[in-house]
Amino acid sequence: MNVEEILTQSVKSVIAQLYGQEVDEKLVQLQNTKKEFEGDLTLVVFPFLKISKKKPEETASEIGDALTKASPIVEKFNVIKGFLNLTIAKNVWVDTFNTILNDKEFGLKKATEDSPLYMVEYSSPNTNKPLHLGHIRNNLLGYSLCRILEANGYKVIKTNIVNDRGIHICKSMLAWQKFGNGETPSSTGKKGDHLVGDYYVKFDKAYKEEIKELMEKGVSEEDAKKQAPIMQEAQAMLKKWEDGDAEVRKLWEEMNGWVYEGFDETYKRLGVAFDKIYYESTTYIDGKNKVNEGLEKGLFYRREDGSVWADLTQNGLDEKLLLRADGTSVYMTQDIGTATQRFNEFDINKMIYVVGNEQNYHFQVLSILLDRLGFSWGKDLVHFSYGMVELPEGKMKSREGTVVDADDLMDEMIQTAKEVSAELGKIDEMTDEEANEIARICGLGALKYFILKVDPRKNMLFNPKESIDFNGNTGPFIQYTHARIRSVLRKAAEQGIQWGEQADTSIQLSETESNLIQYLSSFPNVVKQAGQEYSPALIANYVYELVKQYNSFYHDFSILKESDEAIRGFRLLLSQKIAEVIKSGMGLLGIDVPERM
RNA sequence: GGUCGGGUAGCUCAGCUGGAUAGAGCAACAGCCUUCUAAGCUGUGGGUCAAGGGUUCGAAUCCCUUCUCGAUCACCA
Repeated sequence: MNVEEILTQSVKSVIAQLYGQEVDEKLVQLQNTKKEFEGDLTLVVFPFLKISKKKPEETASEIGDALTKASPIVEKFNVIKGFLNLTIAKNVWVDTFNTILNDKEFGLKKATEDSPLYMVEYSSPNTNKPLHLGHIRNNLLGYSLCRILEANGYKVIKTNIVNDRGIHICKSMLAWQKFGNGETPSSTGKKGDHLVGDYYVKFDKAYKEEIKELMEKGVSEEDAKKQAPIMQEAQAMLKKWEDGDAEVRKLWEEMNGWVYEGFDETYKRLGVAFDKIYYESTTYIDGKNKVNEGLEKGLFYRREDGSVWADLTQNGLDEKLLLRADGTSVYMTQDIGTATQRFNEFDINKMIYVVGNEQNYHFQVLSILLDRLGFSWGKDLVHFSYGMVELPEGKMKSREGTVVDADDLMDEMIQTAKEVSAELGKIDEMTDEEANEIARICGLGALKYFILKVDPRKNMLFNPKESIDFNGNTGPFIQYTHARIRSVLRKAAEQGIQWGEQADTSIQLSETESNLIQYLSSFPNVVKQAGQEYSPALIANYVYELVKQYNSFYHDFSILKESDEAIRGFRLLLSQKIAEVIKSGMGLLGIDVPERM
C-alpha cells in the first residue's frame, strides 16, 4: 500500500469513529497539497459536512486531530477553509522510497498466462505513396499505446492492415507503365515508396490534363472525369487485377515489394514494429464470404440490383452497403474480412483500432456489424480516434503536394539536433559515430514527444517553418535530464563512491526531496490511468513534471559534494531511480534516452 | 440539416471522474556557469477558461441554449 491508500483507510476509520458513519471511499478525496500551503496531502472535508453537521473548519480540525493521534504517518496538520493539509512524517517518505527501490520493474506489470489479449491495429498505409506526418502521428500513438498496455500487464499483438489493392494502386502502376521507362529503386537510388508515390502524382497530373482537354472540347466536368482515357485504363487494370491477370499481378507484386522495402525502412527509423501484418488483398475475400454468410442467416438483405445491405435503422443509423451489385467488396467488407482472419487466428479479448477521427462513423457501424456477426469483441471494440495534423495552410493533401513527408521530417529533425549539439559544443569530445547516434535519439525524441504530449483527440498544428523546439517542454529537455543524472552517477563511480541499494532511514529529508519521492511514487498510478484512458499524453506530462521537479532539486542541492555520506547516498539513489523512471516512462512513448548528450 | 469532436495567455498546449488565488513551454524582459552537463535554474509581465443561463457550499470541469472551427453523413479506401 502506498501512503495515499493507507491514509484513505485511516480517514475512513477516523470518520466512523468521530461521526459514527461509514463513508464511501470515493468521498475521501486526497490530493497533493498545493505549493503555497504547508503539507504533503490535502483532504477535502466538504463531503463530510452532512455527517459532521459542523462548519468546514471545525470538521477539518476534528479529523486532523483524530488522524494525528490515530495514524503514525501523520505528523501534523493545518486547516484552511474546508481543506485539511496533512504533513506526512519524513521517515515515511524514506520508507516509501526504499520500497520503490526494491521494485525493479517499478510501475510496470508483466503479463501472465491469464492476462487478456489486446490486439492493436495501427499504421494501415496505402501502398501507393510514402508515409507522411499524419501517419507518423498514427504510428507513434499506436506503438506507444501498445507499450502502455503491455506495462499494464496485458498481452498485446501489434498489427497492421495494409491497403495493398484498389484503384489507387492501379493508378501508380499504370503511370509507371506509361512513363516509367523501367525505372526501379535500384536503378534510380530512390526509396521504393517514394518512387511509387512519384508515379501516383504523375498519374494525377496526366489525368487532370486529360480532363482539361475534354472540357475544352465541351464535355462537362463530371463526364470528363469519367471519360478520361487514363482513368478508364486504370479501371480496366483493376478489373484485370481482380480477374487474376498474370501480368498485372506480377507488376503489382513487384511495385508493392518496392513500397514495403521503403516502409520497412521508415518504420525501423521511427522505432515502431508489428507482430502480425494483414493484407487487404487477402482479407477482402473472407469479408465477402462472411457477408454472404450473414445474408443466409438473414442478418443482411439483398436489393433487387443484387447489392447487399445492412439495415442499421434500429441502431439509429442508416443503411450500409456491404457488397456492390457486381459482387465486389467495399471498405466495410474488407474490415469484416480482416476481423474474421484475426478472430480465427487469435483468442482476442479486446480489439483496438488506431484510426483517424474522420472514420468515427465507419467504426460505429463496424462495431454493430461485427457484433451481429457474432464476434465476441465486436460490440466493445475500441476506435482509438485521433485528430488530424494540420499545417498553417490547413489540412495536408497528398495530391496537392502539401504534405510533410515522414522521411524528410525525420532527416530534418536529426540534422537540427546535430546542429544544436554542435552549437552547444557538446560533440567536441565525441566520435562521429557517437555524435550521430545522439543526434538521432534527440531528433526523434523531439519529434515523438512533440506529437505524443498532446491529447490524441485534438487536431494539432505543425508549422514546418518553426522547427520543433529543443528547449522547455520537449523530448530533448527530458533526455538531457537523464543524461545529466547518468553523468553524475558516472562521476560518483569514478570517485569510488559507494551508495548501496537502500537509503539510510535515519536521514532528514528536505521538503524538496520528500516531494520528489511523493511524485515518484505516483508513477504506477499514472501508468494505470494511461492504460485505462488509452493516453500516452498522460505519461508524457508525468515525465515532464518529474523532470522539472528534479532539475529544480539538482540546481539547489549538491549530490557528490554533500559531506554527509548517508544523505549523499540517498541523493544518488534518488537520482538513479528517477533516471530509471524517466527511461521507462519515455520507453512507454517509444522514445530513447541517451547516456550522454 | 443530422451526428460526433474541439474553442483555456500573443503562439503551442496541460488541467476536464466538480475543490483552494486557472498551469507549463515558446516568444518578451531581468538575473544565475573558476563548483555534479546552462538542451538547465530563478524571477517579471501576460487570462471575461467562446458567450449566456442552470445545478452546487464550490464550475474551465456537469446540464441547457447560442456562437464558432473541424470531421462525417459515397456502390472512394
